[in-house]
Amino acid sequence: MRRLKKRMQFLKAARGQKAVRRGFVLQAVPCSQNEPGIGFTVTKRVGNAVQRNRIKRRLRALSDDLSQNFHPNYDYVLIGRKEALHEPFSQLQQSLAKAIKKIHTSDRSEGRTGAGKSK
RNA sequence: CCAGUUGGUCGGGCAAUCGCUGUGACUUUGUCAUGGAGGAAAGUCCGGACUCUACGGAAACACGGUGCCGGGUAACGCCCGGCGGGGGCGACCCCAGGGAAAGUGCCACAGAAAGCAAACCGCCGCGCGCUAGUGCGGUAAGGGUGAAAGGGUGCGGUAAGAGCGCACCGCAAAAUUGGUAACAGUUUUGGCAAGGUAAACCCCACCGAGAGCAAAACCAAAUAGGGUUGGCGCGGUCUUUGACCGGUCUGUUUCCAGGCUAGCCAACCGGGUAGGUUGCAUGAGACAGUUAGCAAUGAUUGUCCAAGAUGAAUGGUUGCCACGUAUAGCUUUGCUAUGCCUUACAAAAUCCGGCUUACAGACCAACUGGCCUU
Repeated sequence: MRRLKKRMQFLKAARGQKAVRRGFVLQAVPCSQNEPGIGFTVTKRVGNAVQRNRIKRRLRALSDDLSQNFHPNYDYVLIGRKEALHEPFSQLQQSLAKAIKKIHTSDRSEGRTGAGKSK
């Protein structure tokens, strides 16, 4: 797994597909690199430094566990929400797997309809 | 036993499994070993170390800061010990605590008056008047206003009063005693003058360059631009080397001297961006002892090396125990079961010394007051 570090990469991902869940928001955008990339964002609105760090760690552990589910040639960004602090870990795992699935199914269908619309 | 004061310590533990990161080793790209948040890491409010910039020295002025005395310290606006004032029965706590007789300003509302005093109601005397009262003068005891009204209490004194006089208290000055000093005590004298405000200007004493690790140093792509050298070429005239005449630069003018005088190509050089390395973890260091000191702290001996990330590591998940809490049940000093944001406040970012603020709860020591027993 590649880590996203540049501001540009995050801005690009924000314009891509989006899936909102209770504990987090998942964004995804195609990229040229074969290895999937992942970045984390936890804003100051969520809490103080201790809570933000904890959310980031849980999300990182989450993405490490489910690294097989991420598609190659894609960049992902996980935005932490307050509920990620206390939601059970197994539940977070399920919702992340579902969120990835949803993004890629809707992406394919939208690709087809989008192509049709452009014509 | 209850209530309290001060100082200090800790602020979950163990295990399994999957990871992150620093260091070391090696059969060198993976394995092993080992280290990995706090008392406030926080706020960024003071003081330093360190780095760069500026700077000949010194003084003055301006600006900012500090402000009882002595000590500690690398330094401080910090700490310790005293002094003075205030609070508490007490242990103890609190104080932005220099100067208001150098000057200027301000003192809302109320009140007659807010400051080299003045006089609203009063009180007293004299004149006028039958009385009610009124004119002039004296006075500041009483009333009323206010945060504050030109010492306080008592006696004398007086027309009424007043430091007008006296006693005590307060205040000031001088002498003297104790103390390093702040200051305290005593005596004498003075005569009641000197309201508050300096987190108003100000005066006095002392201190003070600026910016900060995104400091700074080094290595160093691509692109653009710069310099040096060489080649071709190079304002005008002469047949080339070159010479002369021009132009321009060396601050200006004259003289002398020297350099450069379109452009293109190649090689080399240095600055510098992305990026990387250092800075950067051995330090005003930690722990234990001895010793000087009332203490802060100093001296000294021994042992030890204890986080170093950079979209930012130090964790995710699970089990057991301890603690706390809520609910329910019971053979109600208590026990059992179940649940919990399984803990409070909060996470290093160059490093130290402080201050301030936040903090569920647990524990230790010394001391104070009260009750009971002996």
